[in-house]
Amino acid sequence: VTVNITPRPRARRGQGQALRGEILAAARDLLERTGAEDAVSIRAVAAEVGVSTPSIYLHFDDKTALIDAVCELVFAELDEAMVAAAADIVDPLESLRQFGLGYVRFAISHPEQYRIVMMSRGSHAAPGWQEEQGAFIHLSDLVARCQAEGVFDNAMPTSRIAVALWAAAHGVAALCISKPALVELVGVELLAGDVITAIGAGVAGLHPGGAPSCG
Amino acid sequence: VTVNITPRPRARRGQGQALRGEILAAARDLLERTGAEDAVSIRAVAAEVGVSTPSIYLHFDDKTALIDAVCELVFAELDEAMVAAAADIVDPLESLRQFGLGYVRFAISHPEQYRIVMMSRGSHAAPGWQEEQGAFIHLSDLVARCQAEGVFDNAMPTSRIAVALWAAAHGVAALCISKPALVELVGVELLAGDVITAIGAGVAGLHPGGAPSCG
DNA sequence: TGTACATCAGTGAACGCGCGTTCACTGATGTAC
DNA sequence: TGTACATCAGTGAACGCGCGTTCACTGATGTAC
Repeated sequence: VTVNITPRPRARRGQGQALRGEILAAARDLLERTGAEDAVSIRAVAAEVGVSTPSIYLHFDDKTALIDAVCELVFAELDEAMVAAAADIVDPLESLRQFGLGYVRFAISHPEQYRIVMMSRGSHAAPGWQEEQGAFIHLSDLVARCQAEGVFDNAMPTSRIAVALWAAAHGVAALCISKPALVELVGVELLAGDVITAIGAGVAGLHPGGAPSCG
Repeated sequence: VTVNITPRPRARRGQGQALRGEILAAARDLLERTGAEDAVSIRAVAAEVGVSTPSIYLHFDDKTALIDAVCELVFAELDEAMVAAAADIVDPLESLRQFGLGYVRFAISHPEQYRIVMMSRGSHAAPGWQEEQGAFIHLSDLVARCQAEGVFDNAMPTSRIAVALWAAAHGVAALCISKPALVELVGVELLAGDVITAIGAGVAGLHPGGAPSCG
């Protein structure tokens, strides 16, 4: 528990937004530092920022709104990490592989953030998977490239392949977080590599022209 | 809230175990009926059974012990469902497929049970994946059969393949539970079929003798 | 067969806790004149 | 330039709630004699 000797200066007239950003970042950091979703209470976040509890309500309607906003933030960071991992790779299947590995890596290094965004019960961070810009669009683009170059079946809906790939990557990420003992029978890197490679090869093999198949 | 007119009869001398079983089943049912892990509180379980709150402590040390026991129960039920789904199928790869589909089906029809066993933070239901009899052993046996018949690479450790398959199935199950909107872009059955088929084919394709590869 | 007593499954009331949220307020910031 | 006043970001204290857990107890069940 930190005691603030000098009270935090009050924001200028139109500057309420600044505190909003601080609250969001504090919630995300609290999540990371304590490693527990339950630790993100209105009170804890307020204490983290160094502000009184009711102040939070000046910037968020209620707790749900705060958590939703945190999820949006984290989801954007996840997307960013994946896009960076896949950037500048010419081979489309390899690019997809790196995208997936970036996904798993983000999840493992931010387990509680990943948990709240992808594994929690709430309707939090239920982005419009189709319309909105973001992780799913970026994944779909990579899949479409694979289709265009004949690695994946062109006749299959892009979204169908994208969701399958997402599910596989999510399986690795979620298992690493929830059941580390099971994953440690094999090792994280090996497992991630196996699953991502196999699902890519398997999807490619689902049609005659696919890379590792007989066609 | 149910009001019991006739109080529940007290157990005979050595029969304390009976209530223990009732408590466990009540906790599992509460999980299923309310569809929320938080609803499983000591108080709620006691009310469900029709017994006073402190009675729970006669049968379980504390809340953690109760939840652990529920997980053990659910995990056994999951195993049972999978084994039943894969029984009496001669083709080993098809047997594995049905095992995986049974897994996903159980998860989807008991989402909160699955959540608490496979997706919650606690060290709950951290079975000895190797030693203990149970789901992982059964999966490993099927994988070993595939290896013996040349469908999967014999040189690969069985557990390595088994964990990869588990991760893929878990990905489908967990995504269906946490992100139904994403899954509904494709449909549950289609997704489950895609991922399980692709991961099987992909793993088989990882070595020259595998089924759908060029061998 | 009858009675005194030990056992122990189950209870009622209470504890302290942290939570989300509300409310009347304070006091610096900016504006009108 | 000086003063009265409106605005509004942030506060301190309190609310009611359900939680896990503890404690001294009750009273039917079974046993010893």
